[in-house]
Amino acid sequence: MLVETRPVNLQAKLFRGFSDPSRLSILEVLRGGPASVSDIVAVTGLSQPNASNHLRCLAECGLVLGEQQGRFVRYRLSDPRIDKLMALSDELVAGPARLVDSCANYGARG
Amino acid sequence: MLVETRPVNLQAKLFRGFSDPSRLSILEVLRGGPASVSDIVAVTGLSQPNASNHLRCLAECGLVLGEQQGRFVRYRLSDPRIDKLMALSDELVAGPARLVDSCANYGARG
DNA sequence: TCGACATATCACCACACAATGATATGTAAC
DNA sequence: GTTACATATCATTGTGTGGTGATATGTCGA
Repeated sequence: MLVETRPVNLQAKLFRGFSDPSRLSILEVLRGGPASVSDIVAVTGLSQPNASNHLRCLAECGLVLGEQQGRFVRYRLSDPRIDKLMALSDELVAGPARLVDSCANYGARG
Repeated sequence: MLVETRPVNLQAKLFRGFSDPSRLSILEVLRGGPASVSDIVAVTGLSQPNASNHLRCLAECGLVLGEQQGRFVRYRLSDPRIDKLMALSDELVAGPARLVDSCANYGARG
């Protein structure tokens, strides 16, 4: 853990954007097209503040973009490669060579 | 956060494998070819128990495979798509449309 | 300006998990 | 068996961060 600007740290932050089920649910919604916070809340079942927090996180990480439209904010994926990356991970998780069967926590002390 | 077996949870776990700088460093080493724990320790500067813990995590997540060879254990990436996924994230982080500039923590208050 | 709605921020709690140092297991040479 | 080396596990600590409920900001219509 040396400095903050090592590429490996930036990449870790990028992946952290994807490493939470709530954020993944949001990203899945946005893969289907732009959506407002209330849309996302309705589909995912997340609480409004929770969704808003995760959206801020995703926006700060550069994964999503938000644009005010009237009283709504329309969020969308910032880059088509995000969809590509998620599709690739879909393959890894669900594909023929299935990974992540039992993935215990790092600190599993059992 | 409903059940454990929702695909979104599996995917979150997969990405969690990538979301730590230490694990990313290890994976970067393994992208260059198989390596033993001591190799990884030498290159990354991680402590031996720490490297071993992360390797266990990566192995349990299915991202790496370890094979005993004499007194050493030779670790390698379990699937070429892992390299592909990392290359894609390299692009996202370092490419022309650079992401993750400032990505603060989810819980940043302030 | 006021009320209604959409979104963002705040303060707090609880837990996950990364790092460390010590120690245990395992493997090979003597 | 015993020593030396390679790796794995243990126990502990500290911090990051996800969730919630309350509240603030912002936007529009009347």
